Amino acid sequence: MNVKGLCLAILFRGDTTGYDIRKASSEGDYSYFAEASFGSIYPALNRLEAEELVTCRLEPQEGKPARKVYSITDAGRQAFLEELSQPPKPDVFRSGFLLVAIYAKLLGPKVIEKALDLRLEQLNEELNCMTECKDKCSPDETNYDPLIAAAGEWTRRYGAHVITASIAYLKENRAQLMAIANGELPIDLSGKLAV
Amino acid sequence: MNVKGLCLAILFRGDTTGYDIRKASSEGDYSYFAEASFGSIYPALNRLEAEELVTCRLEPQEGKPARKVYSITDAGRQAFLEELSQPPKPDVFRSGFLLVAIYAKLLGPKVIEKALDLRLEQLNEELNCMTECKDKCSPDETNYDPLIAAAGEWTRRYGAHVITASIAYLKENRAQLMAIANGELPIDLSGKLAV
DNA sequence: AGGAGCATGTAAGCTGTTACATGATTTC
DNA sequence: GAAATCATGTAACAGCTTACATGCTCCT
Repeated sequence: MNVKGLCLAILFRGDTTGYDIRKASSEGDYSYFAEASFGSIYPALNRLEAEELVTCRLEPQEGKPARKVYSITDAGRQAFLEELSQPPKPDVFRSGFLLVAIYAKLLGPKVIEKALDLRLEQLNEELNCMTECKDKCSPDETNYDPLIAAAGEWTRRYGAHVITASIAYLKENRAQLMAIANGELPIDLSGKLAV
Repeated sequence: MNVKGLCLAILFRGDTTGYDIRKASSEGDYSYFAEASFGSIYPALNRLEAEELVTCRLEPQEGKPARKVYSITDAGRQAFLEELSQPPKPDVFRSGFLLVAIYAKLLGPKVIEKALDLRLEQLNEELNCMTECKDKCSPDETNYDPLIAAAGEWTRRYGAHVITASIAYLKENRAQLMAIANGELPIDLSGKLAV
């Protein structure tokens, strides 16, 4: 999804600012859909306003620049749902960790150990985000809808299940990968891959 | 990883052409690390050659343009492993499916059904790639190394495990998501997220 | 006869990032 | 006193995709 779609998706659940859109996309939930920086979000919001898919109101603050709070319009909602109804692009998984793992022998135990720790840390953070940040994927309380909340809950449970499986496998098999990095051969290559 | 790194990664396991690098990155294994089109691969290979990280030999063919077969140099190997030794960027997962799932109620059962089927199909394809395309992540037979093959095997087993967990969850819980899309409420929202 | 696959390459254009500019407030 | 957070925005640049150009072979 592009930055415009990302903004609409986040505005769908409630009014917010460009600043907070960036936070949701790079740190919070919604980091599973797209990531964007200020340099792309602010221009995108201006374009969306010109196309009347969002509106904007100024909220002055003391000492800080006025917050520009955006709201999605009906046309915006419609455009967003229409885009979502198209067959989605295949999900994307890009793993720096897997690439490092493939070259375990050449990179050596120090690099592999660090990569394993980092990946486990990242997975635990993601799991936290899934289990603790409840309701972040559902709209704010003013327009709470139990069905939309349920869909968010379903999605988080799904994510949590996959992440948990990933963590478990990593913990159980990290010794094997470390052995390879150390120049030992712990895996029987003759057998079929047993899932 | 950028296109140059992708080319080096693929050339690391054996000589090949720009055409085949694109195939490996968009269809085969290595699609887990980066994807690239001809428009970026060919210029990248030229730049790599200018930097003497790869060499190139022409293999004439009848009726077709001569294949430009690239080989990685020692400097290329060194540059690649050095890049890999840096702390890797966090793994990225971008899911069009999860986004659709969150808006299940608003998109309706038809869209959700199609998205579920598509996602399951994609996951099964990925699993196939993991289990059937054995040895694709290891170098060709001329410079076979059991430790490098073992690392590839470890990586594929890891991938297969996670994909299997994902498929199992989707199959078990698709009825729940369909219920939400149909306007029913099958999930107890009062309880904590149970993994 | 038409389309897919093989094989390379260029040019225009889109999208997004990085770095900068501004400036007050809060935290260490 | 320095750094982080809040809050917006612009300009230069990097990187990549899309579309095109070329042309032969194999399959249906």
